[in-house]
Amino acid sequence: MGRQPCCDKVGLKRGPWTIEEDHKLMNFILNKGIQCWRMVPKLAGLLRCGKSCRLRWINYLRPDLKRGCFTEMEDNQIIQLHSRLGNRWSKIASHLPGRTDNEIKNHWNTRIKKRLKLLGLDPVTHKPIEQKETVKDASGGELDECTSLKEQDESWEVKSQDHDEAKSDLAQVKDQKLEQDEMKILDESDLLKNYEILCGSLDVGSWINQETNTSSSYSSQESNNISAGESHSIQENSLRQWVDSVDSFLPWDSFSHLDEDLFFLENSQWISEVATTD
DNA sequence: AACGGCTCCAACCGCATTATC
DNA sequence: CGATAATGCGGTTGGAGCCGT
Repeated sequence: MGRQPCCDKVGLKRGPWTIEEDHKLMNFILNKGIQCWRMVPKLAGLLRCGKSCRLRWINYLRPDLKRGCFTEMEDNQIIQLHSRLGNRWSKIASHLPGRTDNEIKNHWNTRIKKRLKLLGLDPVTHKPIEQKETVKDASGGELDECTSLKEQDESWEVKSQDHDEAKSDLAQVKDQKLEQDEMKILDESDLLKNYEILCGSLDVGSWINQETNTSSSYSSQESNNISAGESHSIQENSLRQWVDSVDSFLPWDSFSHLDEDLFFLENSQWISEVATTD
């Protein structure tokens, strides 16, 4: 006897989510929290399965998501992590604040993989592709793809020489710590940090401050001083107001201009991570 | 302008893992 | 401790949009 499907698919909606559905789901989660994904669609009045709701929340609606292009630093991080962890996208994502496993997976499959091939590296093993395959690539069907990518990846290629040298060192340095679960805790606080910056840049921090009477409601330092329940409650209230305040049709891409700020933040984070390992 | 091929990414599917009874 | 339910995860797909012809 096989497993039962996760949900009764009869009468359930599939495909892209509408803004109305997004609002329903977001409002429900911010009001009630997530107790049981299976019950979420029923209680939120959505004709979706719980799995779909979970995915939508995790990959798109979560307020702490960083959207927009991946920075080169992030690319490098992904490559490093992938060389160590393989296709364990969720593990990789846990080291990249604001990025989802799905997003990283897509990014890997659509961009990084090609770039590694272009650089003569096997995306699976991260080792140089054998000469035979390289020749084939150079003369075969993938030549066009490489050629078309060549221009846009030139800088990447040049930098990769330095990157390759640094790669082994960094890989060694990060070897042990990647396996440590404490990293998750650090990353979670980074998520909150990023979100705080996000709010600050959007000037929505002011109303958060008004609400919580603190300018660091989302900092890890502050959250250490309050119970998990209180923290959760404060976050929910603030997030709820944030969502309410954002225009329904405001595209999330509007946040992309913040990438630069977050890039610097992550640079320093990455460097400090490596430094603390030493 | 129309068409076809390609890219990218949101969403789905099914298996694995974890939690609960 | 086994059975079942719930959740998590990674592979895959569908389709919208882009681009070249």
